[in-house]
Amino acid sequence: MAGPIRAPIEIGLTAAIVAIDNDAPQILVAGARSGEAIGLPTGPFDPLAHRTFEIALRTFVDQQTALSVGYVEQLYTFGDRGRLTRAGGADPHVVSVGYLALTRLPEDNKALEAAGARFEPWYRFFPWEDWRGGRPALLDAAILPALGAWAKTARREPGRALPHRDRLKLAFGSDGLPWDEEKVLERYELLYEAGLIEEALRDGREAARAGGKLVPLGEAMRLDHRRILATAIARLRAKLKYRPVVFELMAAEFTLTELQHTVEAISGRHLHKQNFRRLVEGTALVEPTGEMATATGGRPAALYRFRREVLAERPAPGLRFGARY
Amino acid sequence: MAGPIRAPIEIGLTAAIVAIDNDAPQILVAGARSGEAIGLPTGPFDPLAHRTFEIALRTFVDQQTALSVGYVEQLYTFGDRGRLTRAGGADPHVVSVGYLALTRLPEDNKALEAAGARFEPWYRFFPWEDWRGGRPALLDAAILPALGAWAKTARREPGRALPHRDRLKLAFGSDGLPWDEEKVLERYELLYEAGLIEEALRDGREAARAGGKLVPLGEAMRLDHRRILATAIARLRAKLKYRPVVFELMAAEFTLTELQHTVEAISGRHLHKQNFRRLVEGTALVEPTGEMATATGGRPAALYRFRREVLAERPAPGLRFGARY
DNA sequence: TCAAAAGTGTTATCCTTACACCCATGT
DNA sequence: ACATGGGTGTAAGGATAACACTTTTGA
Repeated sequence: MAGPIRAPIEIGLTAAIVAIDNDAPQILVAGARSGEAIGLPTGPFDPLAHRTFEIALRTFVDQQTALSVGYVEQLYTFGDRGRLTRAGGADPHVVSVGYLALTRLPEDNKALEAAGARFEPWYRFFPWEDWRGGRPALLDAAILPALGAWAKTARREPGRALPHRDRLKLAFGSDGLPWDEEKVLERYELLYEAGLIEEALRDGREAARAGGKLVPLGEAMRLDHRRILATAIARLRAKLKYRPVVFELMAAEFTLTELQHTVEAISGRHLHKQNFRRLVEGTALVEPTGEMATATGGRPAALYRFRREVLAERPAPGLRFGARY
Repeated sequence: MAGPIRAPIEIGLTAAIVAIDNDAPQILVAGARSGEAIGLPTGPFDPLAHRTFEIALRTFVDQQTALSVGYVEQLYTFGDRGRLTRAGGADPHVVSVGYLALTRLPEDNKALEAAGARFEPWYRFFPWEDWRGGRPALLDAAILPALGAWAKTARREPGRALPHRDRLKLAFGSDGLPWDEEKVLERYELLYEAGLIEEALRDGREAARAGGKLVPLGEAMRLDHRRILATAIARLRAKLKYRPVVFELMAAEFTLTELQHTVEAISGRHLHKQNFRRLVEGTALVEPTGEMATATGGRPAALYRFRREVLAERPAPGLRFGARY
């Protein structure tokens, strides 16, 4: 059973901890003290100290950030060599298990700051994912031309079902295909493979310099943390539609417009007001508290609260907002 | 960066390799030479030998079974202590990364047998998941009474959103709720927690002996392999509906009835013939070859092939068969 | 009185579900 | 001829997408 000698392995638990600040989805970043790149909070997994991954994760997040996360979900386990270890490094191989966690912004940031952590708007890392103000200019100005040029020149990888050109079409919705806000990871991976983002160059890929200077595409992160964040955003955007996870991000009482803005912030899309209201009320996910919100520049809005009971009543209670609106 | 001494960790890649034999979904099992329990094929991950998990997985599957798997997808990473190591064992802690792989049955089984592996119908391990012949009698005869008794007596676990009673209702569809064929893992976990299956007793849980003798509920597997298989079935059942993965299990040419039987075998449900045909043709997933199948006891059926092009044409081409039919 | 946001009502369209029926082959 | 499975048409109901309009506040 002993087998040959293998490289030592460490398991790192990496958390994408999400909160909402009005209209901006926020992600907790850590270790940005000196000039080094920003990263997600990470902790090692020690099987002797913790019975399960999730317990270990909750413990180290609590210790490092004094945040209490509610919803926690495993995303994916990343083991690629080259994306984690620096080139030539002979350190123990680190496998990172990515997690998505949802929480609310803390009252004050002292505990966070003491731990060297803070919340950052997630669209700083993915500016092309925010379509609330219309189609991001960055797409046509920089991303699509560069990716298009790469798709023409780069040779097709073996084992891939589709050629670059088609993957691009599906992920970014050109040629009449719709933009699918859930394909966050596919888009990031294409940009990585094309050598258009900092992480790819750092990992030793060739810089793509097709037709002009290299525009930085979003802020980079340490190791493969931006990939984990992309996975987290994609999963959260998908999950919204079939599980009532938004409410983990909301205050106990909220207006329907606040709820809509939160959903829009996460999905990066504009939603149709009237239909959204009908949708929410139709699912029986919320109930009015009877109170009114002191208006923020208009007619006062009715306050609602999440009906926890639906969890036991309905099989799949999400906000199934559709493709168009 | 050195930190305290931690227990050594090994990463095991565990594969749920699925194929279809007429109407029976089959799972590849290994290591059933002596009288010991059946298990899924597993290989250790050595970061020095393989660049990614998936490459490592394909390599060891190829070596151990001489099977070429097509579609491969990571499922989940299981790290629970107690489900993997034998009680009191001080061996290196094993974390298992579960994978789902799809393939076709090999022409002859010599290579498989030489490796001590073979295909087994997966409903031997989950008899309550096959509803094609109507509601399985096992549910009302053994499972639901025992689970109901457990839900009454067992104390609620902290950190759980729902009490046992409601989890049971949702997972098994009592009280007018529909049976959801995708909740395979939830059902397995409830049976495990209730101490109704062999694995739970082996891990040191108390046997539940409410109201009669303990009926064995499906065949047990080594370690936590039945949990990984439950995850694989659940994922495959869900994925059928939004990705064209069935075709990885089909021959190059097939009749629509064969396709329907395959979908039914996986989902464990009976589907409505006419609507299924319309559904399939509507998605443009298949095209007629022009050939006819030599009839198997009735009118000859038209043969179809999978249109690979749809992958590049449509965003989400699955077989979205609905809730009822 | 006007801007801004909350909230209501109604219609056209498409997809899902369900049912009824006809067709081609082997025995 | 009849049993068996293959294959087609079409109507009812519900969900979605889109439209236009009224109400209540603060400045």
